[in-house]
Amino acid sequence: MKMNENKKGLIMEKQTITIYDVAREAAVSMATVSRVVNGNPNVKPATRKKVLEVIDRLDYRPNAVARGLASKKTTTVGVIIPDVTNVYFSSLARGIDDVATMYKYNIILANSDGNAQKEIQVLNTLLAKQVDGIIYMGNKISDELRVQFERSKTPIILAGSVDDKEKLGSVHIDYVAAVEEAISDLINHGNKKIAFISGPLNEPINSEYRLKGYKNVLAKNGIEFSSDLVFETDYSYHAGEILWPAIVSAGATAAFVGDDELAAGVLNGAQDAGVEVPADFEIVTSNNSKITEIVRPKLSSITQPLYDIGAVSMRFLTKLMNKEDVIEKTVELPYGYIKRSSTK
Amino acid sequence: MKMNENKKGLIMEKQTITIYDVAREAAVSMATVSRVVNGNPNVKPATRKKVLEVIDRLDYRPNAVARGLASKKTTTVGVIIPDVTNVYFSSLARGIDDVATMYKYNIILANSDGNAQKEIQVLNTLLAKQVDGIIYMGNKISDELRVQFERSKTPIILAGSVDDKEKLGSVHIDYVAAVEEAISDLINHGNKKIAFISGPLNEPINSEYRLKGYKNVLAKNGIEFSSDLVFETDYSYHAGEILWPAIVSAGATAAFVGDDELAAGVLNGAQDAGVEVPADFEIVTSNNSKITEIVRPKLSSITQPLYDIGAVSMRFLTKLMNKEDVIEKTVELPYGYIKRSSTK
DNA sequence: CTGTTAGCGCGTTCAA
DNA sequence: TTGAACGCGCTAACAG
Repeated sequence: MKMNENKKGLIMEKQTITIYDVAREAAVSMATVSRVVNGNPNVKPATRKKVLEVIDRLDYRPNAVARGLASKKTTTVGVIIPDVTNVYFSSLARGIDDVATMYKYNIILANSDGNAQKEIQVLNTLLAKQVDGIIYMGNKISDELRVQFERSKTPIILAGSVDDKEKLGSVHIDYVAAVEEAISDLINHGNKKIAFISGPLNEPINSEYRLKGYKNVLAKNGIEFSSDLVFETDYSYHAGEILWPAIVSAGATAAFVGDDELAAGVLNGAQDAGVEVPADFEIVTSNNSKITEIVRPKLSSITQPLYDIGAVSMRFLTKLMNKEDVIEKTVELPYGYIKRSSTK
Repeated sequence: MKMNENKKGLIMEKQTITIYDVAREAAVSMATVSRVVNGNPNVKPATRKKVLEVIDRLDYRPNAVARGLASKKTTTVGVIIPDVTNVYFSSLARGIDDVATMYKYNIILANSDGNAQKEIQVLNTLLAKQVDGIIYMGNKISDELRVQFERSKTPIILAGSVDDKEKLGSVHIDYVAAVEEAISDLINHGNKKIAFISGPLNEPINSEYRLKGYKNVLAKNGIEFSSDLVFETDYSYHAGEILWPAIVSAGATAAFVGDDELAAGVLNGAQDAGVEVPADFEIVTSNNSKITEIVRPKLSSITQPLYDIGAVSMRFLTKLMNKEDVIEKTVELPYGYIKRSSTK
């Protein structure tokens, strides 16, 4: 056997074994090799065996790039994520990757910081790389991004994110109802002045969903809405920690918080100021991440099946990539509410 | 202009614009288009301009797959990670991705759960996809994986992980010295019986590095080593939480912990048992992740530049992919120690 | 059941 | 400065 040799008979550097080498060694055509590699049943068991032996002996590994060019499918999907470092998103990502692996896909993960410009940049390189599908995570879809999404023939799913325009396929929970349930708990304990603490209100998830839920329950319970009780800040722990004085002056006796780290900040900020939680002040949060159980008292929280949202998104995407018919454009997963020690 | 039309003159579904379309529209050869796309200077400014206009008008986007096949470079690197959900690793991943983006690379992220079998599986699909390089994160390199690594012509770097065999390029801190410093603090406060709490001791980072550092300081300070004070468990919060009784019976008055979640568990477990931290018991931990500041009292910790470790790893990898000479196979980044309230 | 033949879209000589 | 032609490694008809 002499393969990949140059004129001087020396083994060359890039010793890549191709389907052609296998074909020659097994004394069949490359088409046949391709068939056994792709599990095509139209191959006589004997030849299949022979080919497999050669593949094994030569340690042949099909070149996915060539395959992608020929078949126009790369078996990789692009995942746009604001920040892997954020447990909320990484949980989704984990669900995505597991299901992707299950269906023989790989994911290209790209951080966007929720920055519109980066998102577009990333989308373009993803499309250039011919990904078979895209999963988008983020809290705000810019107009330009929306245009690109709609123009693209590549299937796209939003995971744990909402499209207020309701055009794109997405997987998430019923945020409005979830918030209503969480705040109901607070109201049932007699709280009348409940702070609404969230990230930027220009993000639909905060303004169109959570805040709406907040207003809904208040209305249902005959409590007047006051914008003084609405606190817009960023998602960090520190932002919550320094918020306490403002909460006090607003006269709130409880708070709904849209993010766990933020909630941990509020909790510790209150306690550092000598407040008893939940006796003097109650708190509910939104994502049930690990820190809800690490802080003391443990935080009552809305629960979201984050891993599942990611998993279902990816499953959804496989259907689209497979051109299967999907009935509903948006799938809503069940949420829950877990009562811990930050509420009475 | 009539491109991508079928016999009936209808625009076809897959309206992919190729370099060929651009060439025809600009009345040049595809070679020339290729040149301007790749920034080859040997193009007359006038033609370059003309081509760029057409590219813009047609919204042409070079097919990275075809490019990869022709050039044998995919500008994507594979990243093997135990679990994205773990902040320690996702911080590294973030650093990797940022630098990758900076150098026009994308990353394929694959979770391994630190499972030897999955790691090998993942490595193979990564190689099949012709990634230009690989970054490995994990606590234990199985023999088979090591063989595959060494046989592969694809550059590989370990990020935030150690290779006790010292064969592979890697980026990390001096774990031994860091542990020594952290424990010195404990010893300086008069502690004689210090618990060593870590993840699996079959992981070199725990047995070969951290435990060695532990033994070193003890020896330096004339304290006898006792295996009764060594606690091997897994990395979870819960594992730490239930460990307290065992720690008590061992008579420890302080503890070094190899993982933050684990440390948070130990901390809360102790406090739930009525112990005063740090008055009655001191704790230091290892990774300075966010939770060290969220728990009360806040945890004193070794600090590692996680983001930087990821970033430097990727930078390192770009050099290897670029076949540049690298002096040192392993780069050691500076660690630190931050004193908070879990120590006196 | 198997082989032949075209491309897939682009990079890259080699001439011109 | 430009173009023609070949090949990257593989899939997908189409024959046989």
